[in-house]
Amino acid sequence: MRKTAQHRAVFSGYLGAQNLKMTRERQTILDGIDSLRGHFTADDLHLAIVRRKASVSRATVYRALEHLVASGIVQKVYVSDHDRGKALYERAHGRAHHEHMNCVRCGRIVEFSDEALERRQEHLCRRLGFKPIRHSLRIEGICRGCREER
Amino acid sequence: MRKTAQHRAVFSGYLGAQNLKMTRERQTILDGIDSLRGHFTADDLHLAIVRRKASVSRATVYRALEHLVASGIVQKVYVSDHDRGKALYERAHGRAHHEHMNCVRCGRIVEFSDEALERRQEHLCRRLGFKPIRHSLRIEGICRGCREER
DNA sequence: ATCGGTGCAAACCGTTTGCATATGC
DNA sequence: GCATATGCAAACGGTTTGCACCGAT
Repeated sequence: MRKTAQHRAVFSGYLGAQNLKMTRERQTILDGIDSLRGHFTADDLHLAIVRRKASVSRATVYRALEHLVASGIVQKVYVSDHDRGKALYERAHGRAHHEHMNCVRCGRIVEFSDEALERRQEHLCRRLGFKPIRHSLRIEGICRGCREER
Repeated sequence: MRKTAQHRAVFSGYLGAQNLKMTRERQTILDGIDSLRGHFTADDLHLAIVRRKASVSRATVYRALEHLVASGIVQKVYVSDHDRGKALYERAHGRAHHEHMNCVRCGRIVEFSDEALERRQEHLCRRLGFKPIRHSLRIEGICRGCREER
């Protein structure tokens, strides 16, 4: 099953369960998301859609993004203030969980994940009686490339 | 030395080094910060100042906040979308580093810190050639209180 | 005296929303 | 057919900024 089709199935399922409708616009937005790599803003998404000669209003993109987050297809991501004021998203469905390192010099984002880190967090949550749902770790610093430059 | 005086010294030092001036307004804002507990928005701070019968414009508060972050006296904090759209700050100078758990039910924020977690992050950074400057971990979930309620 | 700081009000800009119309189911 | 979606443009709201005046060094 292709990734696009997977997303469509997940989203349709979510929409149906909420008595919401799978419209042409929502399909278009879903396709737009599949055409993007890495992190994107609502406007990046809108632009990608327009470039593909499809047509959906910004308002609809914003409204769809809400449902896309709720359905787990995309997630908001909190990396740096580089894109000041704009919310950043990334695909989530079908991707492994990961954290972000963010280079404050060049803005590059390095994704990583670590079992031990996850386990330790779970341990800490258990100890504090906190039931974790999701988490995000952001490390800001200087990436390898920028360090070697000097 | 009292906490307030410490902040003043740090801020003055920072300002001087940048050829900036320590004004009455900046003193007032510093005092306002010392009067606050926990996380606050720019407006919380402005309100706290006004309540103390001092007077500084919002614009000046925003402008000062920039320098306060740069000087390490306060830091931006990324917890939940509860305060949608507003930036959150917390005192940083003189406080131990910590992470946040955020209850999605009641909004409560639990602060914690863990040596092992820090070490593991450093290890991962080293492995990836990334030089860490700062980091923040946010865990969203259900806090003990909310779990026991049901 | 000079350069930065402040207050005010307007501008900014990402996001949200009211409303009239259109469309899944 | 009815409830939900969409597009448009206006509203929102936190933050930033231009400008004229003020004040620290």
